[in-house]
Amino acid sequence: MTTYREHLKEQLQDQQFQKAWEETELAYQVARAVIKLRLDYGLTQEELARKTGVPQSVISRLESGRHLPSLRSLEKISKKLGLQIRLDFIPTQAQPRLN
Amino acid sequence: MTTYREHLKEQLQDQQFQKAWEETELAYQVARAVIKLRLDYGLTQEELARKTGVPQSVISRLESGRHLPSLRSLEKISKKLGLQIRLDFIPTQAQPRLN
DNA sequence: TATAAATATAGCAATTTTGCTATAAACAGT
DNA sequence: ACTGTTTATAGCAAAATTGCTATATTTATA
Repeated sequence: MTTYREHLKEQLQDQQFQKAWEETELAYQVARAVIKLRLDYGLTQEELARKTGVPQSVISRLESGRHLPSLRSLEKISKKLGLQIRLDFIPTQAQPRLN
Repeated sequence: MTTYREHLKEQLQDQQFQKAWEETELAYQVARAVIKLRLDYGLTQEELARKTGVPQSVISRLESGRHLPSLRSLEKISKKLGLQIRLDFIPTQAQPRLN
């Protein structure tokens, strides 16, 4: 394979990777937030499911980052724990510490 | 109508109102955030639409709080403006100032 | 009040997420 | 290895959101 084609391929893969990453990035961010939330409360997925009415399969799917959850689901989960969702837009890059 | 029935009715209305409110509350919260975002940038819906690729009709629907937008839509909007979404769970009531 | 600009709404197909039930796979403790 | 517990996956119908085009309504301004 020519160097050119190799380079092209790499670029393509990078782009594909880039795109794939961007598409899953937010899902993972949310996933981590939910996992942290659940663990902070010392709950299993099943327990969180019972407490919030959101089925375990949905919680797992969400925590696995298999797709972007709806705000409705996140709201259901947080409300029953006495929490609310804070959502805002912040400058890119700045990953402010949560604590 | 008896006092009892009146009371029942009021309660029902309260519950219905409560429920309706809770269902739209988050949508309005998000709506306000997007409106603020857009105005901070001094853009019309049409301009924001062009800049982000999210159609004006969708932006209007969202800003009107007609339903809860997907995180994907919010992401599209924010990314093109060099922003990212911050989402976390905070204790209920605490309405922390954004500035 | 006429006109233009901005925003809201309508209706509908396509896409995405949910909710369900069941089961598989991973993990922990003995 | 065996058992129980926890998490991940599958597949599919129902529900919700998007994206589109067109149009109505509201708002601002001359």
